[in-house]
Amino acid sequence: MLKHGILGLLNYGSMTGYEINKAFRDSLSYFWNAQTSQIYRELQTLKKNGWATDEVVEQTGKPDKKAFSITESGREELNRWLVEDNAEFVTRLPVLMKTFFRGERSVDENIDYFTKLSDTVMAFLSKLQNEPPKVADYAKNLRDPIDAIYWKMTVEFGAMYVQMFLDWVNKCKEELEEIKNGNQEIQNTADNPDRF
Amino acid sequence: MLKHGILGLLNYGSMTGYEINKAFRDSLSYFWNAQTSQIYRELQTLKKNGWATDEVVEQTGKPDKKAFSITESGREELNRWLVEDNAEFVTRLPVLMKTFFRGERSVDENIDYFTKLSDTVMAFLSKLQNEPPKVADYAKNLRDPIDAIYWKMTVEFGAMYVQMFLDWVNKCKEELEEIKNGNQEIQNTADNPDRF
DNA sequence: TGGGTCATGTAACCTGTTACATGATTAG
DNA sequence: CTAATCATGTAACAGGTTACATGACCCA
Repeated sequence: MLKHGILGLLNYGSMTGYEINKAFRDSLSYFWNAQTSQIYRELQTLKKNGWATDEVVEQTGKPDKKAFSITESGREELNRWLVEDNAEFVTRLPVLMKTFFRGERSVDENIDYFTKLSDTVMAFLSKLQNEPPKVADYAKNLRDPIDAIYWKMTVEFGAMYVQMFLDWVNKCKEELEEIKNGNQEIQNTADNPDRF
Repeated sequence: MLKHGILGLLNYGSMTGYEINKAFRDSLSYFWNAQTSQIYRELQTLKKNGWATDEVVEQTGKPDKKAFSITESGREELNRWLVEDNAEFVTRLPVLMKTFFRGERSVDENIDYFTKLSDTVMAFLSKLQNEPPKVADYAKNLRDPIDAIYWKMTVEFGAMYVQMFLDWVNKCKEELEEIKNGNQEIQNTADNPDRF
């Protein structure tokens, strides 16, 4: 999977592992966290598959770097992947797994759990709003302005997702607070489990 | 990760691999897809770690089964995991990676891409609305009614997520349709990349 | 006799994470 | 002198996917 992300970046132009790493952090982190070590490993795989070539570039005042370029075969692979249909939109979410089993802990502790989560998400949201995504910088110097449309879509997804997540967390928290304040919802739910 | 999900289920009562598999499909599929083979493998790991024990149960009219039970040490591990803080709410989403690089394909093809996605998500949504999640069935015969609150939260997350996803897909599709109809947005975005 | 459900797995592979490892240059 | 940035990796392990493999019973 990461392979195709790297291939997609190389398709915009030659890049070093270091630059790819930065691109992931700056622009793709809304939906993909790439480990530096994995990036360097996948670059070797791309080369082995004939999807990319590398070239050492000597620099003055900086360490040498290794620039990777996509090959014709790599471009074909990228397109094969883009066209292949595969509409998975549900992924593994550890945070939901932990929520599912929270009946094992006390209501008070779980209120804390959601409060902490809410704080984390809010911090993320305000960071999003204060420092706009760096994809914009890339938009300037790349071949085709149409690319920016799709980049913007993923950023938009990030914003919508985070907002929805925050709404959900707050809703959960409120529900627990109601239960704590002696509301009868627990019993009702137990009596009529079909309601959800 | 799956380990803890299985541990959480065993904590409700003894279960076989087959039953755990069904539970994942019925109730945890909103945020976790577990492979049958992985479930059986992880059960062996739980046993090896002393977190669960197994017992062969002979049945008449059905094949023998192997019931797994959580141990005290397994319950400790479950609680250690539940308490450990870890607030990752962003995960890898292949569908977003594919969207990011869609500049490589034509606008028309990408309209198709979002149309297909939208159909898939709508089908999922209507399935959700027509056949309510089976977690309800489990709610009846399990020890503590409070558990159902947390199960309901994850189902609620699923509903909110799918709805948000659908909104996003439709928004993307509309944006592309506007571009197709000669709207100037592409140029504007290219001139003022800071706008997003 | 054919499809569905019950029931359990192995092997190989691919993908991702964590920990470790090194070293140059530049700006303050 | 020290922190930040530039730059590239390896090794071991953990977690997840795909393909394969088997067989009983029940109902129509």
